[in-house]
Amino acid sequence: MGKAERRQDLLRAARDVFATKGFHDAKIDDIVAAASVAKGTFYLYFQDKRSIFSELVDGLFARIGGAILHVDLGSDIEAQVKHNIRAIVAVLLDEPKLTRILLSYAPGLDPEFGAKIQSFYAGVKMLLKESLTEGQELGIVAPGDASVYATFTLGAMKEILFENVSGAAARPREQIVLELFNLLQRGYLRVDGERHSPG
Amino acid sequence: MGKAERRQDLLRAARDVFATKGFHDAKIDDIVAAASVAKGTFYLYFQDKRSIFSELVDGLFARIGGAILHVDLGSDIEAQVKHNIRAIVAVLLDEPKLTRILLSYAPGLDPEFGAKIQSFYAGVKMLLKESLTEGQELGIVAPGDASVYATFTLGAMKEILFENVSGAAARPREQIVLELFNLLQRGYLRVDGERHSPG
Amino acid sequence: MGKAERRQDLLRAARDVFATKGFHDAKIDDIVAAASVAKGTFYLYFQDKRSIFSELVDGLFARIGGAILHVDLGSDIEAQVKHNIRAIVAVLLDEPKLTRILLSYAPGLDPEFGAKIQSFYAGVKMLLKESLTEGQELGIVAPGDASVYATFTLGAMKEILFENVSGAAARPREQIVLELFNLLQRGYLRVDGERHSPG
Amino acid sequence: MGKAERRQDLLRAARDVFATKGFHDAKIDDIVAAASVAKGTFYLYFQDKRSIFSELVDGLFARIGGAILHVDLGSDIEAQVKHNIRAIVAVLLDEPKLTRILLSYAPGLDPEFGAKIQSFYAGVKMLLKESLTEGQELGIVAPGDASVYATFTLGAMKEILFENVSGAAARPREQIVLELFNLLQRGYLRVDGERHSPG
DNA sequence: AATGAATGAGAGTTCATTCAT
DNA sequence: AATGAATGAACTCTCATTCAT
Repeated sequence: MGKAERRQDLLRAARDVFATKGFHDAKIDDIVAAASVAKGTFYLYFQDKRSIFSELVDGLFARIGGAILHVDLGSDIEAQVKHNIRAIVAVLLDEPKLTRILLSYAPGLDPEFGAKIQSFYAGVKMLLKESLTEGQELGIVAPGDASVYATFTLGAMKEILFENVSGAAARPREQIVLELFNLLQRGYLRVDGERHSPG
Repeated sequence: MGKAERRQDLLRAARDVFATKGFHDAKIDDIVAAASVAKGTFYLYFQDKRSIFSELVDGLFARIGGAILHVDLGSDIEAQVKHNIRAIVAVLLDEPKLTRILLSYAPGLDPEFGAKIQSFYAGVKMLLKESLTEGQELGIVAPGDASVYATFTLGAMKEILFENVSGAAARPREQIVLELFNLLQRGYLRVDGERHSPG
Repeated sequence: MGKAERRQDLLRAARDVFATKGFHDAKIDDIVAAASVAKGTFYLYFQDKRSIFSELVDGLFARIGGAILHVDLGSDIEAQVKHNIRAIVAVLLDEPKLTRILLSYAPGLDPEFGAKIQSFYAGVKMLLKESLTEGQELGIVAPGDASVYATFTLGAMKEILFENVSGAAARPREQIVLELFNLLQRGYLRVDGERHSPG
Repeated sequence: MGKAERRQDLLRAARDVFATKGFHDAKIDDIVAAASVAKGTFYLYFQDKRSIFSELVDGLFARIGGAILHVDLGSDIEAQVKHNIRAIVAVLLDEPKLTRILLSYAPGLDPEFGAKIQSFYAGVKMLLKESLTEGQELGIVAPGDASVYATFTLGAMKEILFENVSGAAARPREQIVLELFNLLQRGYLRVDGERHSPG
């Protein structure tokens, strides 16, 4: 058995156990049992419980980062925005268990880990905010507080994806992409179009 | 010292400790120290660590439920929607520590708790969804999947409120209310160049 | 059961177990079993295994330090030197188990602990050396390297005391005192008195 | 690579590691790393960790035993005694690391090992005692308890040699030899003011 | 003969919970 | 009602030793 496969076995096992039980309730015993190795073997491949968890989260972070393309303003913007949404949705829904961990590991619950994940989301928001500010200059994003827009977008996306990976709902990916795009573009409330026209 | 006050002391202490350290890192020792009682006293008022945590979360749930008013279609809808948003925001930001706990305790982390919180959010979504479906019939909500709208709304609200209670941002309540209303009503993307040209 | 007694029970138990098994082979389980308490109780009284060991050694150090009197040169020096030897011997043989630990815990075996004990012996040697240097000025100690004399004295005393506490020999205390005094004063080799007269 | 050399490599490596870290803190990993062999190889040459340690100690024992010459009473006794002291000092200081291990491994620390080392020292003392008893009959050793003299001699020698191998002091070998001889012959205390007045 | 991945018993330590006072 | 000392199950991590290759 190659070292790399063993490592993968353990990562897979840890992913499943973390997704099911959460970090604290996942015991090393659970992970090694799921990987069918002895306890000591775990420590040949990972320094400790925290480090295997970090590695899982980092892996997902990296894939998300790789999936996002910079928007080229010369081409069809709607298509590109949808592409980015679609790419992120694809990465996350291809790894539902990891995603579940990521979305579950809310900052604040456990300061130790929270810091790491919080910084990830902060990074995502920063990226979003910069894109949105740029979009405002080009007239494709409404004037207003870009950081608020970023926050809303992230929250909406997290919530709908969590429903998919948690089993609460199983929406087609394309529906998620389109609905999210529509929210960003048009909202859904249609109250009193006459008195409160935009502009 | 009345029993009720002791209980309140403990709840307050637990709230502070949980908000600061998270559930797992909060020790009974921390809570009783914060409440200035002996360790054994804790168990006179609460069955165990989990139950005091539950009680804190339940209390906040109840307050949120009480804050939401049913929308009366005969009156100014925009005002009523804003009122409801404002009420929820007020309840949560008046109890930032509890809110932090609530928003941090993501479902999925700990299956047992997760179920409880997930059911709460499911309840909120259901309420929202029913309102939105009703709104669709009356033309004040765009056609489409009302449960998706509910999910987005909840996610966006959770995210922006978490920023406030976690210290990441300290936005005025009214800004939060208005921005959220605007998102729901108009979104922010303006990729359809004809209707919303810049300038 | 008073806290102080519990603490004493544990110290006594640890002393016995350390004396019998040595530091590494002494398990917390052994100590708590000897003290008839639960494992967790140990940690109510001592931070960890190392700290109870340190406390035992420190206690003995303190008693030895308290037993030594400064030599008054105006009075009978021989009596005073014997008194000091007698005092040290008494302290150590009154606590044979602790003494065994102290004498067994040779520096170098375990760098972590060795440092502490080594520094103790260094302190003792320094004290001895200073006394000896003073004695040289007053003509009651032969000229020569006082630090070597200090080393010899310490080594001889450690060795003979170790025999007593380890059960290898059970000499009367007063014999130990007198023999040691004689060694320091006259040695025991009587080779060729004519060619190598002192002075 | 011959078997014998491999064995030597491992012994040398173990000697260095034990001397630096002590028995308990020396890991098999440290030893095989120092010997540049794989972990499994260790067990082809030695049964276990304890046995390589024993072998090191035994080797030193043997060399010391070989260095001591029986005193011939017809020749210059002082020279022969000095020769024996010198021989032992030479053996030990030629192998400072092994000596450090030997002197560090105080009996009593680990009952199993303790017995072995204690029996070695007992053997040395017995030898010394016999020589001293013989010396008493010939008038070259003062009357008194020969076993006490043996103990003192061993203790003084161990202590001064330990200072050399532990780095606490680095005295010339000949000084050690002479000082030790002087201690045995004359002691250093001069409390009997008449015969040895200063100046 | 050599390797080094795998093993698993075992250790110290933590902490929610109990209960005699 | 209040206390806080005592409990002991449970957990993470270590490392000497084994054994298939």
